[in-house]
Formats: sequence, structure tokens, C-alpha cells
Amino acid sequence: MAKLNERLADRLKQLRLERGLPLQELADLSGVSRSTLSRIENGDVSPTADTLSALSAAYHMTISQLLAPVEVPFQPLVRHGEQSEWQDPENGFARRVVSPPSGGLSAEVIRCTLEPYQIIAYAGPSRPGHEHHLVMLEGALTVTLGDEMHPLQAGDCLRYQLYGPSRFQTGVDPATYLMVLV
Amino acid sequence: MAKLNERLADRLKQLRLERGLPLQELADLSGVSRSTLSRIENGDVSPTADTLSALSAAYHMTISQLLAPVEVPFQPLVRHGEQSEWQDPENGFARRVVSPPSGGLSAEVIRCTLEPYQIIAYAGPSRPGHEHHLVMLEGALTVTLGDEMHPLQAGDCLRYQLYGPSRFQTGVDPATYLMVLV
DNA sequence: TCTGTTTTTCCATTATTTGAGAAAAAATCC
DNA sequence: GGATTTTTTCTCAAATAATGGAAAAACAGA
Repeated sequence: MAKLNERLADRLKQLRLERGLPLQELADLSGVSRSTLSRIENGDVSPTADTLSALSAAYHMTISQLLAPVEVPFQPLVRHGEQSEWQDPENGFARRVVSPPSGGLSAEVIRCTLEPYQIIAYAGPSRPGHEHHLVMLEGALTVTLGDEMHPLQAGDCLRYQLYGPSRFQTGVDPATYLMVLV
Repeated sequence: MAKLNERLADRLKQLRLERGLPLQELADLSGVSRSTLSRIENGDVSPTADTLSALSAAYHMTISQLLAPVEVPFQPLVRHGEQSEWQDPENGFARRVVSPPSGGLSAEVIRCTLEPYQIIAYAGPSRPGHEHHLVMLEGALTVTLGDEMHPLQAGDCLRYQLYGPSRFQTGVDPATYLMVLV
């Protein structure tokens, strides 16, 4: 965890030097004091979310873009026991993060299980335009994207980019599928 | 700037409730104390980068993914005077952020000016696979992607996804072009 | 409604981060 | 090389965040 500060420090110093800015000027731009900037860039403090926000604004970036290169690099092997799972008791919808998102990776894989006679409806995606690859493993599932219905069987693969509402519906059979999000 | 805390607070509380986690359990998972979690989720403190890192790890997310929905929403109009510009005095390479990246937008636009007889070489992209659209406005420019050379004139448009090194080179004429990054 | 339990909030203490200015270091110019 | 300017780092006080424990609130089962 201490590593993050150092990586963030390097990142921020690089950004500033690329632009040929002295600390004072960045301080004026961001509203964060010289001294604080120095300590952040030396990695001896961990900036608050507010400070990060101010800095990303000064660089005309989103916080995400500021932090993306700094994120902890991915571990290649994620054993079954390490995978986090959560479940909605209401509708028996279980999600297991098979390949958790990590810095340096642009895709993640989630294994989902939906019990019979259930409907999951989403008003819209959190990040529009995301690329989805749905691989049916077992059972049957009907996916509705916009007004297009797609009845899926084990072995089928549905690919789409999500911009509007979506709906996942099971019938007699439960459904198990893999979601690849890019 | 105070807004960020509240939005972040809501985001974090939502994440936890979605998973049906009590504060105690999240505290165990993340190593961040119950009380701190409560205050963060109430928006009365701004978590440090380290704390954010711990939380994103507990949720099996990157910090970027944690923050993406929280970022300040984009302003539709960016006037010329508000656009930030920086310049490398070494090689007369000027970049002006015409459409700065913002939460909710997946593209940004940068206006670049390169003086005659200059070479800009990049070892590799910061985020591989980024989609680039280069629109030549004035002058001439030779862009080398991998081992493919592309001589460009005003009006030309070069599109590519960047994975390896790239090179931008001017001859007698200076070059002015727009970069759309997706 | 009353317990007993779980979950959340509050409080006091400790540890960090921040800001302003002084000191040190580095760069620039004669 | 020495003086001046610029830039960075350091110091101290104030503000803010983090922790652990206690009180309050919410919840569930009788």
C-alpha cells in the first residue's frame, strides 16, 4: 500500500515536468500549496480525494486518468478461493469475480448464476458503450437489449455494446454464464 | 470540490449495500476501521489515496473504476480561453486541450502544433489500444506507427489504435492537427 | 412490546495531511 | 567563481483524517 504513494509521486512529478511547470505555478493552477505538492511528489504523504480532484483538474484530466497508470499491477493467477462473490438474496442472483479488473488489464470476467423464474433489469449501464461478451455455460437465459430479445442456450455467446436498458430473464431453468466486460 | 466527497460517499455506500456487507465486515476486508468507513460514507471526510486503494481492493475494483461514476460531470462548452495549453520549448511542440476529458465522456480532443523540422518520438502509449483520430488542419506531417509511414497533408485523417512506438515528424512546413483520443 | 443482537453513529485520542513562510539547493547569469 | 534568481525542501502550527471504544439506533425473534 505504501507503494501506491511512490508510484503516484512519480506519475505526478512526470506530469508536471512534462509541462515544464514549477511547483509554484501548479500550486496556483490547482489551489494546492507548494509544500504539499512537494511532499506528494516525494511520496511521503498520501493525498486526499479532494487534493487528487484538484490536481486532476489542473492537468485537465479525470481522476481516473490520473490514477490509471498508477494502479496496482495485476496478478496473473486468481485462484477460486480468492475470487470474491456476492449474492442478492432477493432474486438469487450470484456474481463471482473470476478475473477481477486490474491496472494494465482492460477486461474483466464475471461468472453469474441466476435462479429460475427471475428477472434482472438495469435502467442503463454505469459506463455506456462497454463491450460485453456473454458466454452461456448452463441452462437458458433471455437477454433483452433495448427492444431486441435474445433467447440463449448453453454454448451460445452474445456480444454487444450497452447504451440503454437491459434485462436478464430466466424461465424453468436456472442460468449460469460468463460475462466478459471490456 | 466539496461535492466530490458526497458523491463518493453515495457511491461507496451503494457498493457496500449492493453486496449486503455491514461496516464491520468491510472493515475486516479492507483494513479500514468501521468508524472511518462510516464517516467516509457520510461524506464528512475525504479519504486518502491509500484508503481509496484499500477500499477498491476490498471491492475487487481498480481505483479508477471506483471513482469513474463519481468524477465531475463534463461541461458542454469549453471556450477558447478556458482551454489549457502547454508547450515544449525544446522542440516547439504545442498542445491545446480543446475538449478536456471528463467524467461521462469517453473521448477527448487535443489541438497540436509542431514546428518545421521536428521529430517527436514516443516509445509506447500510456494506455495501449487507445483509438486515435488524427485530423490534419494545416501543413504537412509524417506519422510513423510501428514501421508504417504515413505522409499527411491538410484535410487528411489518420485513424489507428496504438500499441507500439510512434513518431511525428515535420519537414519544411509546420503542422497543425487535431487529435481525437477515445 | 420486550429482549438480545446487530449495525451505525458519536466521541476522545492519535496520527497524517495541509498551508505559509524560512532555509536549503539548484540553476542562471555575468 | 561568485552573486542573483529560481526552484525545491524543510519546519512548525493548524486543520483534517484515522482509530478504538462507548452510546445510540435499527432489527429480529419471541
